[in-house]
Amino acid sequence: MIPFTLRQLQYFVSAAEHGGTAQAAIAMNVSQPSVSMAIKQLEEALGESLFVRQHAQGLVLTPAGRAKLAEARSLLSQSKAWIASPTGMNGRDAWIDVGCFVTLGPSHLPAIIRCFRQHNPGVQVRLREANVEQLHHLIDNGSIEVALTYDLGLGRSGNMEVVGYLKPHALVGSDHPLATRRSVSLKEIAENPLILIGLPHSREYFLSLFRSAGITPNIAMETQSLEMVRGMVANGHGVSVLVTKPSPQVSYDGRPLVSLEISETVPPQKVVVITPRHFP
DNA sequence: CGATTTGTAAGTTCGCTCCG
DNA sequence: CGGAGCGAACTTACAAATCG
Repeated sequence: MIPFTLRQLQYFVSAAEHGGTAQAAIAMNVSQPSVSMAIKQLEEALGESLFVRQHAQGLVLTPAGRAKLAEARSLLSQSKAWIASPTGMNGRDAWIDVGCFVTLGPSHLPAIIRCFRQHNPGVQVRLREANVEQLHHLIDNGSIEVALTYDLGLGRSGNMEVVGYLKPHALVGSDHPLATRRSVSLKEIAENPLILIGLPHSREYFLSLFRSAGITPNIAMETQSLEMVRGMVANGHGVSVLVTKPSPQVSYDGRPLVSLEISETVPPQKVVVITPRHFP
């Protein structure tokens, strides 16, 4: 801990300028013992005397006091400049910590950040990709200031604003028998091996779509990577159900994919922006 | 979650000493 | 004797911790 306060420095400078604690006290609008005590505590912190006490004749600076006076004035000047300096987004070293859901980020966040930078040039953006639960935790502990994610019913932290809705769709390879269809039912999807995105909570959301229709899907593979899901589907290992729809519809290895509407009415996925509860 | 307790910092009052 | 500084005791304000 720093063993002195800016208030003590102010009283010291005032006493030096007025030549005593009584006049300094009047100038600072406090009682004389307050100034006296502040100087005493400052001297204890420094381990040497700042003034020679001349009873009934005020205070005279010691050589050490004269040396410290200039530094004290400088510190007070810097502290005034510090409190008056701009904060946050106008600062030279300003940055913002942004979190995004791993599968949602790549298709939306780059454009959002481009727009943000046009309005806030010079502000650095630091990215944190995580699952929904981790994003809530990062908001709670102050590691990120904003998160773009899906609302998967974990809304216990921060302020949440719905910014859009995404409908789930079926994904098949271009040579799959269903690829020529415009829409497909959950029952027809369940007749094929399912490539499931296995991220926490997202996984439960996709399975709940089948469960609410009274269908048990045949899970062939589970992966936490969206591109792995797309690659497996494109290579005929099964079909998938996703919310995120990257453009173009081609897998990493160049094979085309086809998105199909789901014929049943299924609940859309809410896209939300979360900010800390006390965000200005 | 609001009320209460506790600890700390900063201040005041009062009485004292010192000195011109 | 009056002005100035010091120290002890006390008050006030506030924040953190604790409790029901």
